[in-house]
Amino acid sequence: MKCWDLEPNQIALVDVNNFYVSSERAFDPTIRHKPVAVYSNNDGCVIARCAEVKAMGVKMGTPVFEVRKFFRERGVVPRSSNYELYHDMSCRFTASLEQFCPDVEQYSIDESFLHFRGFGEDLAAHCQRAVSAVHKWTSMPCCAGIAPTRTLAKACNHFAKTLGVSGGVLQLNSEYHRQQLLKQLPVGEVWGVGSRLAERFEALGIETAWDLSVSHMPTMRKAFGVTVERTMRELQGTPCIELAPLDQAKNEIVSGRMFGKLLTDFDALMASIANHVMLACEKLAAQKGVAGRLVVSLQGRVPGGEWREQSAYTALRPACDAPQVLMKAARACLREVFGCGREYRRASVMLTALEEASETQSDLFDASTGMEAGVADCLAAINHRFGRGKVVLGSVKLSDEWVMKRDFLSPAYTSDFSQLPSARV
DNA sequence: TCTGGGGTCCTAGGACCC
DNA sequence: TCTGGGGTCCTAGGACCC
Repeated sequence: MKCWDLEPNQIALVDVNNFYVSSERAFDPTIRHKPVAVYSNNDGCVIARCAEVKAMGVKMGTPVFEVRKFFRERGVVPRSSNYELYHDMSCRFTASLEQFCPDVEQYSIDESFLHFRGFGEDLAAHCQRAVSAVHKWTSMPCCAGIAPTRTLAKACNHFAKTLGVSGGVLQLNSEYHRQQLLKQLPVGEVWGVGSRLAERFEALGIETAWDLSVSHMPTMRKAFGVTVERTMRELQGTPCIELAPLDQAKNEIVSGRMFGKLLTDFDALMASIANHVMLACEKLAAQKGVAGRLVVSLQGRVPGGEWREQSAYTALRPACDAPQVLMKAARACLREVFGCGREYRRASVMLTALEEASETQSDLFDASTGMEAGVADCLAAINHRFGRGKVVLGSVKLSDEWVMKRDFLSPAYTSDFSQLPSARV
């Protein structure tokens, strides 16, 4: 039997409660005691809810049109996603945690794993101090779960939140405790088990995390693959899931979005795609990479009325990062998939076959002069300073028809001087 | 006319996460 | 009528090689 509090390596998962809602409330005291829901891009569906709205039974991903009237009646305050604000709040959150642990592994915009090796004192008390510091410094409430594996830490965090544990911290402290927790955790709540797997598990009589952890490993491995085996081992207390560092170069870069309204015009589609090419180029430049392939996808309505995605790609030889070249490739792809008179609702640009710029083989017959090199940096710098889309390549017609709908957007409190919150005494 | 087996690489698709 | 976006990992299957 393991004695959990003597485990030399402990992992704490700290995450912000209802992160998007908490970010919105941080700078707007008028909604601090009101029910709040945050919408996805284009105000399409509900992606974040405060506790009150959750209690009303509104599920994650509910289409906005289904709840609009209900929200009005119940006084729920809607907000469009404000990613500039959330990104900034996320940085503040992580910076706060770094005051309490030298090894913070950011996992998503609102959660981080904190690694403690051979921590001598009372770790739960230490994490409670971190939780209250985050609240004090960012005004956002958060919770922590502590255990020897990431999956168990996630489970503890779940209970810290749902049981309203005092101090917001729950540490796994004995084998008996592990069993009790896992028996109360529905299998679908386990980190790594989504709705599909949960359904298949339940058909086999596996209903709780405990059931999963004591299932026959070789059988499960054969039926569900190595990912499920890892999850099982983690539930049993053996760490075996590693995360790729956040700053590691990506294997693929995607920029895509639904339009604010349906588009049928080639130039309007190209304007949206040009925007995605520029965003993708910025990400590519940030990791000093070059792309070997560019894929353009359009989601359009087919005669039956259904939405279907069509893609075309261009191979880039040699692999490159020049916006002009990528833009030309994207235009060629768009010509290939574009159908006259068809309605489109979404476009995306994907860069794949990425390589490090410094390791790229150059083309013996490459006639380029090296002039492209500076263009990407220059465009990125101008757009960074004056706002997205202020400068585009000459071949693209300006159009903002594709711009997304954000009817309930809060101000850029933290990233634009003209929108700083004001206070009267 | 008969025609193996193992390895690698690539791609598409599925499932998951937030 | 109206349902997000960006990423990861794994697997299966096909093409190709010797």
